[in-house]
Order: sequence, then structure tokens, then C-alpha cells
Amino acid sequence: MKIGFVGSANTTIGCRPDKTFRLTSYSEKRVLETVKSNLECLKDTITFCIQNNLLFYRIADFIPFLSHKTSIPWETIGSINFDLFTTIGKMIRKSNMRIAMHPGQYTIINSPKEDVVSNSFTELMGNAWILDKLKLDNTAKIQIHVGGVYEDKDEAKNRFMSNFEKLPNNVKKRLVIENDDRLFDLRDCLDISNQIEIPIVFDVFHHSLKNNNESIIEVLGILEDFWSIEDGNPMIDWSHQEPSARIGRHTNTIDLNLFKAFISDIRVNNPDIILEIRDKEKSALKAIRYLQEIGRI
DNA sequence: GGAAGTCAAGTCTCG
DNA sequence: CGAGACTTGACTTCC
Repeated sequence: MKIGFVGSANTTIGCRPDKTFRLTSYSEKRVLETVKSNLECLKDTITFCIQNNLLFYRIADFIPFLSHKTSIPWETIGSINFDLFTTIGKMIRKSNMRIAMHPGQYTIINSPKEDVVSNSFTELMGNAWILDKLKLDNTAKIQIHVGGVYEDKDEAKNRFMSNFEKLPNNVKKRLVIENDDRLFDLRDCLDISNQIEIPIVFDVFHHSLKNNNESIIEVLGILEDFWSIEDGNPMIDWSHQEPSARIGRHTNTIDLNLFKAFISDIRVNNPDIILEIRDKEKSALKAIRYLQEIGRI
């Protein structure tokens, strides 16, 4: 079991690895400066993770406008920052860390609009390029949601599957789908994974908001089979409701009692868990300390 | 220097 | 049918 957090820690580590800027102030110089600063911060963040036994980490976008028409070719960015990519990749591999990425709401491969799909392909290829550049194996995943429904969910699923087959191989091998809280729940994801080879990231919080009464332990048993040796251990996203906020709002900070209950509930030690919690590394540290105390890690 | 307004992109829901 | 939510702060401009 590995524990991790998402992207942009800034208080403990003292930098942000996901700095960006407005399109109106776009320049190649600005891109290169930002990427360099983000990569340097990523290096510090990875160091922090290793020191604290947080061996799972979700990289937030560190290349602004990665898939935008005006952006610098990835290979150029890669060669300019060759040393940083090499160093960071080595650090990750040597410490047996696992990396994930999660492009946002605009990456949708089942849209009926061709240009939406095509932009999404570019985004995914850029993400896969980064993981390839770091020389990470295919346990380093890119997770996305199934997409939109467009008034016909079966058709939407079919379109997901046929477009998935059109993706380049290095993307396909890394792509995993995640159940969401409004449209495609776990059962929908299973419909897809039973037909094409794609593992499912189980989002526990989303599942609590949209499900078909499957218990968590039951789900983990089912999902295990979809993760091959090459794919690595099953991945879980874990969070909980922010008290007295809109339903679905991720919590600001971990409620350790809820985490303890979840850990005792799942009983198994093979999933790798990303905490999607807004104070990032702070909650992750609390979680890892607890797991070390009880000897689950 | 601080406050207010704005931000590449898609889709769904609500008024 | 158009605006707002999503997420979420941080960038940018304006005073």
C-alpha cells in the first residue's frame, strides 16, 4: 500500500510545481521559465515524498498550454530540460515511487465533436510523453473520466471504447478510467472495462455519491482482476465530504477517524491510495503516520 | 501594495 | 436558452 497526494503542495515544501499564466501573456520565454521552475519544484516535491515515505504522487500539469496550438513542441521542452527530467525520473524509479496524472474536465474522448476528441488526444499524448520522458513503466497511469452522456449513455460508452482503440499505444497502456459522482458510476465503468482492456481507478468519495449499493470491499475484490502485473496494484482515490459545504465538495483537511474506518474496512494492503484533499501533503502526512503506527505500511 | 476581476478548453443543470 | 457550477487558486489589472 502506497499513500500519496495531488500536485500543488506549497506550505511545507515551499514552492508550487504547477505554476501557470494567462494565455494573453503567452510567450515561449514564459513557457520555458515556468516549466523550469515547475520541474525544479517537482524535484523538491519528490524529495519530500521520499523522505516521508509517501510513495505515490499525482503530478499536476507542469507544462502550461501543453496541448495548445501555440505551444512549444514537447521534444524541445524535453531537450532543454534534459537533466531535470533525467534526475527526477531516476529519483522516482530508484525509490520505487508510483506516479499518476489526471487531466481535467476538458479532456473528453467520447465527445461527438471531433475537435474536442482531437484536443483530448493531444492532451493525453502530452501526458504520456511526460511519463515516457521520465522513463516510468506502465504502472504510472493517466486517469480520466468516461466523459459526457449526450442524451444516450450506451452510445456515449461505445464512442469511448471506439475512440480508445484509436489512441496511440503508449497512451492506451497508461490510460485508466475513474468513476464519477454524477454520470458514469462504477457499474458504467465496469461495462466498459469488461469489453476493452482498461483498469478502473476506484474513487471512494464519488462512489459514496453515486453507486448501486456495492460495498467497498466487494468493489475492491472485483477491480483487482482488471489490474495486471504490468498495470501495477489497483489505484484508489480517497477523500470525504467537507462538513457543511455543498455535497460533493472535497474536504479541506482529513478527518482521521473516517480514514481509520476506511482502512479497517478494506482489510487488504494492495491498493495504492491518492488522497484528494485540499491541504495536500498535510493530510497525507497524517495518514501515513497512522498507517505506520498500526503497521499497515 | 492590496482588492477585484479573470482565467484555454466542455458538459450538465438550473433558473 | 443563457448563466453558473465544476475546482480553486493564482494570475493580472486596476486603483
